[in-house]
Amino acid sequence: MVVRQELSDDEVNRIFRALADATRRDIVRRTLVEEVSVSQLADAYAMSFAAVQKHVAVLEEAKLVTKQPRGRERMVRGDLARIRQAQRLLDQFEQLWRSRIDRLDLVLDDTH
Amino acid sequence: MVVRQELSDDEVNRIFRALADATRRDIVRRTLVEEVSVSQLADAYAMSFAAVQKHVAVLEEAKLVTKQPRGRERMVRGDLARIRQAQRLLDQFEQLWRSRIDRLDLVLDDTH
DNA sequence: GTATTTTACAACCAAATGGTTGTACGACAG
DNA sequence: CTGTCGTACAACCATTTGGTTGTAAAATAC
Repeated sequence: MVVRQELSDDEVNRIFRALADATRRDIVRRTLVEEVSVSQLADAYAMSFAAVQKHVAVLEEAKLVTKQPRGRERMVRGDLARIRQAQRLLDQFEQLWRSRIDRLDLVLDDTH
Repeated sequence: MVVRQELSDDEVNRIFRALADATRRDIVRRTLVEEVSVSQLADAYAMSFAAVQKHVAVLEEAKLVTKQPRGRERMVRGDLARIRQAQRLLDQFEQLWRSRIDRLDLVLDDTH
């Protein structure tokens, strides 16, 4: 079961947008280590419960975390697969850069 | 000359924020391959010159591109080092996740 | 010289973002 | 049954974002 790559621009936007906030990055870190409820997360930050709830929602829309009910709580879990997809996106930039070097080498080394 | 890691939250915010826009990602791709002037970039997109200029400014503040004058033009060049720093940030998430697994293994394998 | 290109930057605008408070409701405890 | 806990969601607000147009100035072209 291979994970389908091919993210839309909009999905990629959401992923990086979600990562562009220190609180949200911290939530990802915590939830990658262990499942945490939204209220547990809320206790960790100097902002309202609703604010934390919104951050979790942004991460959920980016699919960087998933939420599953446990009793009255919602357990949040970080999704490593999505992080890896983001890494692959950055790899593509690197590959592109490498291709430039290859082309330069081609011109310089060419013995026509 | 080692590149100093240790990015502030604000710097990291800027990097991911800058990458959270399809036009800006495209600018990074183009300028990683070759130096491109701001006006050349502007020709590539269905938006005003000023809008493209702003996108370049966002990328520049994130240090994902650098600009250097050449005559009346400003040549934009993608900075691969910054991309790699972003990759390292994502790696840290992965390491964190891995540490969880290690701890789980520790508990399970423990022969006390 | 004058005209054109390329950039810089200000002012403006609508929409999105990141926060707040308040209300409501299901799940659990006493 | 009643009260508390955890969540959902709406309404509101200030700031940021992503776009626009307009004006000005420096570098090049004619």
